[in-house]
Amino acid sequence: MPELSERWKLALAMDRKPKTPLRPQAHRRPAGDLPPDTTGTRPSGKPAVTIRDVARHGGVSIATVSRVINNEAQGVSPKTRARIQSLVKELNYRPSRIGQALRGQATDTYALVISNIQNSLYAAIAWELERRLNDGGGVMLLFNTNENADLQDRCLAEINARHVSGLFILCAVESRSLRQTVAQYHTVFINRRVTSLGETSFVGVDDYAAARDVVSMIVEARHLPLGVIHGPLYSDTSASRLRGLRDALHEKGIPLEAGDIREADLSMDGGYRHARELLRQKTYRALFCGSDQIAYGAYRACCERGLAVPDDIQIYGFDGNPLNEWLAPWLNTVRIPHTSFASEAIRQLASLREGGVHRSIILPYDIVAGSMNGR
Amino acid sequence: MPELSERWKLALAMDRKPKTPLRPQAHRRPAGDLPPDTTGTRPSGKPAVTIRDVARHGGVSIATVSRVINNEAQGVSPKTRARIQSLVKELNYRPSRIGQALRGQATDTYALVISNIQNSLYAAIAWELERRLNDGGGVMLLFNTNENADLQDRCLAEINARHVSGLFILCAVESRSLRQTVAQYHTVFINRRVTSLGETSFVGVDDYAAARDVVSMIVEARHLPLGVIHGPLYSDTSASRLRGLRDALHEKGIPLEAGDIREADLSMDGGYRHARELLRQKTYRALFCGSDQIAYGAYRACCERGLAVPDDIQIYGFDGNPLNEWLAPWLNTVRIPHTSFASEAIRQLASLREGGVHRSIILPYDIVAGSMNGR
DNA sequence: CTGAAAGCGCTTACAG
DNA sequence: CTGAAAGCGCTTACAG
Repeated sequence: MPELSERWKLALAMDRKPKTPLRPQAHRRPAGDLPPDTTGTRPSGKPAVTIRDVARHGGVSIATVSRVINNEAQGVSPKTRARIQSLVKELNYRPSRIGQALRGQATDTYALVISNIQNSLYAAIAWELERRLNDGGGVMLLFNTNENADLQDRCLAEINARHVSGLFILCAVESRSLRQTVAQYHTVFINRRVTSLGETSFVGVDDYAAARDVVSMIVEARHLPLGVIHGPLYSDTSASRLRGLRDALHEKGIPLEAGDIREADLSMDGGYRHARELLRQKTYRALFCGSDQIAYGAYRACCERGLAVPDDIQIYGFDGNPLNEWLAPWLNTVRIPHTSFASEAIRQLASLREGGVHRSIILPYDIVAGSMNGR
Repeated sequence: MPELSERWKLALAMDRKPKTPLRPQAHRRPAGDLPPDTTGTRPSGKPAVTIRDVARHGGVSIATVSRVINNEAQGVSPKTRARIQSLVKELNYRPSRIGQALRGQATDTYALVISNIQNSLYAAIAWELERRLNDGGGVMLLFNTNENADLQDRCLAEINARHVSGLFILCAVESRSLRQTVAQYHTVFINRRVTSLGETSFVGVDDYAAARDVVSMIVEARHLPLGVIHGPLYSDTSASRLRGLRDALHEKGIPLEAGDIREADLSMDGGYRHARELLRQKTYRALFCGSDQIAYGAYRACCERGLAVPDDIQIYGFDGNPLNEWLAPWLNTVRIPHTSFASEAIRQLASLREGGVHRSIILPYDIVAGSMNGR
């Protein structure tokens, strides 16, 4: 033990840290090869300057440096504080999040698990979340499940191995380790709830009511007969939209045959294939699609069949994809407030971190009627 | 010192870790309030089970557990190994990346800095990167710069505070701390190089040649006169595309007046506004756009003016956005191989980590002619 | 084959 | 106001 102290003193005198005898990954490098940092600028992935460096240059203890960088109100004289602060700037010191995390602090690292980043609506929500987290000094880990339970479990496992400060799941699927992860991390579900989980934090719209509104719109405009391509029923969101549609049609006495309804996955290709089938069997005046992505696929099927949208056939989507006004002005849709989704999700996560309770935050939606392409 | 040992022995005997006397964040919780983990399942953000728990239950040292989970070939008897392995499964133990990172190991955490996630081409590349990194057991931190140097610096600062194993920058801008970050972390630039940085790793296409090919296509089809809306010239990619265009037109003796050229930012709105201006002043037969996003905006401007695309006016884009075949079949574009972008970028990063040298990887592109919307 | 120990970069209760 | 020390979860050279 005294020997160590000696080494330390010596090291400090030399203004050098004593090198730990460990040489990580040394086995990967054949003996005789160049040592790892011969160039002096070899990318190391490690912070160049540590709290110890700042302390040494400032002639104070690391405790004092820590107090300064954490802006502790007390415990540091104004003079010392100012000196260390300028030293931090000068040395370009940034405290390692890794060290902080291990010490038990918040990492300000958040995870976003997203079912499909190719959906520009989801990308827009991801972007909003990322921007707002950055504004608050946080960062975002992005995971993509592709609507697959095994992939989602793998994402959750990776999240479990890091200390994240919170978790957003944009369109979760049921998966083995979902329950445990949700119990371990503050979690906010976005746009899709997992009902089997019981009480959770959720941000979304009233999909059931929105679907009913769409039906009213369709019926008033007499866009019948109607074909339906809904999303997968494992998604509570898709299921609610379908229920709203069915109930509203039923109440209005409008029949819907089994052949008029098809279930597609949440993709353009899914919408395309099922629309093609539908259009083959009957002349529809409108297609109700469970999402805008599905609607895009349906659009292509209509075009290929020589049907003009919206003159020959109307397409109804769901989501209010930000792309619509540019590339799909013909689309009727339900605009969900994706910007508010992000801000409310972050607000709810902050509330959870402060001990708040789970809440369902149901935001208002808009019905958007498609235009004739601006002409 | 001996006192500590006593505490440890006692603790081990009780099968409990001795609690550190530190109570992080205790000051945030008013005295008399409930203690943090009264519920027993309060989200903690910390791994539930640590290497120490496994060691204790297995009756071995943490060193042995470490050897097992890292699959060290030697140093553990097969019997012990098997026992610990099943214990790891049983306890659902996952080594903390934080602990590993601090110890100097690779984190398998990669950062992707992206200039605009709303661009579906970039989203597609992000998705490919994420998927491939996940396949290799890695995770991806996502950052969005919005083409802004200050925001990019903030992203780089956050990256600096974590030990990332590598960095991808999809469309970098020049910024103060870029050079230092690139020196510190293995970095691969994608789709846009920063020439001032000297030799770097890069994955992209030959934008100059591609632009020349587009000009040939335009001239052969006699889609003239031509209006040009190029991307911002701080982007080397945009600048190369413009140079290719200018040179090719010049060689073919086709004049291009200053009024026919406009610089837009890389957004649909930018394309829209500039196309509107162009269309006001002359009757163009074609618009050359520096990116597909710009082209989408131009499309809207054409529609609003009552011009049919592609019958009245042709639109030429650049990127091969995956959305095109669904929503913009009228678009002529240069398809960059975004899937290969991801795989080559990862391959190059792996090469750098193994001591490889910087390389420019120039991939082939396709010229895609727009269709008449499938009709 | 196995374990004790050092140390990665931090924060904070405790003692001066 | 300030510092020494403990410890977060790991890995590995070293010693047995």
